[in-house]
Amino acid sequence: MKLTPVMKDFVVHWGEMGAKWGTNRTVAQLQAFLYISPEPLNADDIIDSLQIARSNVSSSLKELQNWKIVKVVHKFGDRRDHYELMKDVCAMFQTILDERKRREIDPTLQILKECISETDTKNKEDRYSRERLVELLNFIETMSLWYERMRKMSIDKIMGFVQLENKFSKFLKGSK
Amino acid sequence: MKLTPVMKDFVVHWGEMGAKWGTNRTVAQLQAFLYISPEPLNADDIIDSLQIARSNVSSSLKELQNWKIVKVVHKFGDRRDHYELMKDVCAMFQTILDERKRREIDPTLQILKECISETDTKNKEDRYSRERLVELLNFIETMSLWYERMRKMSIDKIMGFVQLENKFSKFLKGSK
DNA sequence: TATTATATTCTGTATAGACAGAACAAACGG
DNA sequence: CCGTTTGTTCTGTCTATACAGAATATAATA
Repeated sequence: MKLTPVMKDFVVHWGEMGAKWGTNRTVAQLQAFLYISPEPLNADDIIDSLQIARSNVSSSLKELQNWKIVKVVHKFGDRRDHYELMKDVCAMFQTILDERKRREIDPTLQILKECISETDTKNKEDRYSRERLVELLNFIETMSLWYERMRKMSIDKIMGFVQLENKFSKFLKGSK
Repeated sequence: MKLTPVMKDFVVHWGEMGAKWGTNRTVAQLQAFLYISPEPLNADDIIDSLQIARSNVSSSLKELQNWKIVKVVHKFGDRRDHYELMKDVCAMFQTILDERKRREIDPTLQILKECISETDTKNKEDRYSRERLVELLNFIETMSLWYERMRKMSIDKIMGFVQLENKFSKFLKGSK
């Protein structure tokens, strides 16, 4: 399977983007390729199209599965594994965010709490640190809570909300 | 200046966190250190406390300045530069998000638009890609718009809104 | 059971990025 | 001016990660 120029562009750019956000290039390229593929792909499709080694395909797919956005499917009469990216863009991003929260934000909150409880209040420096850590904890907790709320809404509701909020902010301005 | 154990914990963890989000460890550590420092710091303070080379301090500070969250200040009678992290946590995160949007999201939108306009509609594969790219573009554009709206709100309003939305979602459930 | 097809894990190499230390540049004080 | 303080840029080394290819495992068919 040969990529069209447009497909290449997209795959390459998405790969670069992924790298900037902390995932590796190949994984992001694979995600992009699966995203624009009408059918689930097998390892050979990917090897041919993206020109990467089988081992790399295998581990990158595993990574995408760890992120819970790719699953294995099968075609009738074909014993090879086929891989399918979560269809709905919105759901996919939500899944990624959920996962990041679980892996990174939640442990950070944990650490912050530990740091705060371990501050030595007799120590002047620590007292200041404590204040600041509490501030940071509050901020991240609020954002987390906010995200939890938001993530229950569908994209349509969010769209609707963007408009609602727009009116609300105009109202606030008017009342000042 | 010697870091207390709590300070070390925080600095180290924040450094690891930064690495996962695409900035380098030292830069993130420096951010953490500046965050809990009551006073603006000079290069020597940082060299002593974080045990890193002068050159590394210099370039890391430059990086933080590029992200627009650190600025140079001066102390009376001291000709060394002192560095100060943006005080308000919320404003700092907003600044970072703004910058990421500007550097990464906006160009991505640009690329997506280009890809879409260059799709060859005679080509079956490209037709499908086009659909999907449009879907992705819409999603990211909506999220961007949403962010633009949100970012005008202060943290207090968002807090308030989290509660408002909570009521709203209960209302929706009730009406089903 | 042997053979082939498929997928995973292991191992060595290559590469990009981080970083220290040196060299350099600029500003200040004597 | 000349030495000293301070900050930046350059250069080489080290390290972590990405990745290819080989080895291995697993499963299917004959």
